[in-house]
Amino acid sequence: MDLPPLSQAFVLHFGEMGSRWGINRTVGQIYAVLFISARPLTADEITDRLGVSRSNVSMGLKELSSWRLVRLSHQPGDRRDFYTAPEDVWAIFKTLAEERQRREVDPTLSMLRDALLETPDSAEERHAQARMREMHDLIEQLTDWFAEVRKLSPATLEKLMALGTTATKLLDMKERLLGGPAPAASDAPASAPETR
Amino acid sequence: MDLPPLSQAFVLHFGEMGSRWGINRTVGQIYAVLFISARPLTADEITDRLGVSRSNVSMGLKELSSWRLVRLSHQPGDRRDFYTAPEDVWAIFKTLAEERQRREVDPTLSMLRDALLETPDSAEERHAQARMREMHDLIEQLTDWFAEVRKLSPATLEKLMALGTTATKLLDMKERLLGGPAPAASDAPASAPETR
DNA sequence: CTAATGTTTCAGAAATTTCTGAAACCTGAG
DNA sequence: CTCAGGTTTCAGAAATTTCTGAAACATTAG
Repeated sequence: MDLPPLSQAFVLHFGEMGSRWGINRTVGQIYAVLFISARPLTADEITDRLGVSRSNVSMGLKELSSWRLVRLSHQPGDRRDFYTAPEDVWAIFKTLAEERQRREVDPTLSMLRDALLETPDSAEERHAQARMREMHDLIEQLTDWFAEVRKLSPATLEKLMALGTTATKLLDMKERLLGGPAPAASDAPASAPETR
Repeated sequence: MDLPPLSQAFVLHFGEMGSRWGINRTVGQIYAVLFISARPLTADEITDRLGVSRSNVSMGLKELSSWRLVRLSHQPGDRRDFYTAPEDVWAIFKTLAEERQRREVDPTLSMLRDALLETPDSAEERHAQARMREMHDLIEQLTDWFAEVRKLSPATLEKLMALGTTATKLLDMKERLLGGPAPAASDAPASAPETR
């Protein structure tokens, strides 16, 4: 691996993390190299920096493209492909979440729905089905919520998150304003609100 | 594998998903079996249902314990250990997120902080460091936010999520009420969504 | 203490995943 | 058409991860 020390630590860590999240080490490293690079890189440059085989890099880039995590660009008078990681870290995070949703969460929801349509043929199976329903409902709720959140701009999102626990206060506020039911039992640590 | 069809589909799917998220297949399956079981199970019962070796189950249960995803219980006059998956799916989700935070996110943050303390010795390295700062800040923000959210009860959480995009409206409301700056550029749907 | 019952550990076997080099493939310039 | 420069594919090698059976290790009832 041929990288300055600071970068090297980052790249190695990322490879490690990747493999813990079901992404292969090299793919993680390729992404890390692109992420910290000041300019688009060719596959060969990545190969040199990481010290792995050219074909491995080619596969990795293909994988990353399928995740929409790298962009392809060209330079005038150069036939080679140049790769970049998107600038905006929020966008990267969102893309990742979207792809995982599509590839893993959606199929899971679909499997659960199928299971819920079956008629259980024993007490055991009936209970199993009830549990699956709980899981289905939770996942669906998270999914819907996340779909909403995705529509917000990074800026708005940051503000919302900055609200932190204040959110609970807003919830109360809304309920009062809209004449909803009595405020829920407070479970945010009773403390000063707007200090942030 | 010796399971009724409905359960079997669930268990297999879970094993599969587990392996995509860096959790080994058997561990995923063990968890699935416990999750849908109507009562606590012994390691031997799990072994029978999954048709894997006893020692494999033992390892898997140990792994799950270290993730705080299973509870141990006993029955009067029985020396064997009985295992259960917690009831509350929200609690399960939270535990999972907490453990992943502790095992993967915290170390990443720490690595990034270290890198940010170094003095870059080239333009390249300086840029790399700037990118690392961006990533650090995003992760930290998400982390803080999540820490806040964790403090809320499932009930409150559900209400908050149910608000969905309404949250943006609340944000505007808050800004008006507190005399904050002019509302941010609206990015809630109604108009052109994402570039896809 | 000993036997009975149960759990954990661990070294090697088996399976899976990742990586490589060589060959096939593509594309545009001459 | 042919060549140069580049990319992708793929079968097998290498590495890693998972799984197993046997042995070691607990714990407690008698």
